[in-house]
Amino acid sequence: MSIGEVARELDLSIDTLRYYEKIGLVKNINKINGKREYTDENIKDLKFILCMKSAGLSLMDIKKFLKYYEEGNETLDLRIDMLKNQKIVLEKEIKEKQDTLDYLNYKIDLYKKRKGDKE
Amino acid sequence: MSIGEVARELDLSIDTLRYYEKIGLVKNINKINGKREYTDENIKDLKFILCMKSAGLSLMDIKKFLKYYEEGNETLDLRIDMLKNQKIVLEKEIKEKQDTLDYLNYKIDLYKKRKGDKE
DNA sequence: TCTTGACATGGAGCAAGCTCTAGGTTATAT
DNA sequence: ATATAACCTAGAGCTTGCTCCATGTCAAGA
Repeated sequence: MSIGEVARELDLSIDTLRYYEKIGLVKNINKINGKREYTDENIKDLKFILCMKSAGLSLMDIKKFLKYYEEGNETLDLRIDMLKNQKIVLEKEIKEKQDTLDYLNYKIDLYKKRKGDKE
Repeated sequence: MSIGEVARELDLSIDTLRYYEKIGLVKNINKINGKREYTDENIKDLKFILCMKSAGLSLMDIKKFLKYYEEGNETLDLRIDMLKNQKIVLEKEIKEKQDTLDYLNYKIDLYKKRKGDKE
């Protein structure tokens, strides 16, 4: 798959894909005639990166995460722990966002009520 | 309240407090002998700003919101719209994080199953 | 053959949100 | 009287995560 195809598929810019490679976030991308050819494995890695990104991790944190992943080759337990830790982080973030959402709802209600009073 | 006290109280840096003032986000801060003296009103404003920030609004959006606030009741609808838009953003983020959480659970299950096979 | 389009590179530029620096003032404690 | 701490200003610098630019290569179609 060419870089343009991947960009379209994953809804990223070509520049972003090259940037991710430049900072060492995505690795092992083959080049044919100097042009990048993304394998299914590369795509899988990218999807994982996007997933982690949507969880609110910085690119550097994702990179660290992937490094641990590589290092954890022998032990499934380590990987399970990492995923579980990530799960805890995510759950905390979801809760925080939910709280903020509640606050917004409260504020919106307040405004609406006030609007009603004035009418 | 001095700037240092406010910084400690709200867990912000002194530089951040001055920065917020510089960009016009916080206003009406008195100076005694050239030194800032924050009133309860100033603190209230700052707390509100932090609240909006935690809802994911940019500083410029918060500034816009406060401007509407100053303009009074005519802008109630505009403010409600802003909050509602932010609500949509937040809801989308929560959904994304929930999806990621599901993915992590799936991954963890996968690893556990594999571990079970080996044992 | 010439043009077009998709790719390549290195490096600059950008927006947000701080953070730090240099140099100066002021209040208080010793 | 002087040292220290907490403040002041203007403005430069930093980090993240892209995004854009200039310039160049390469394969395929008219």
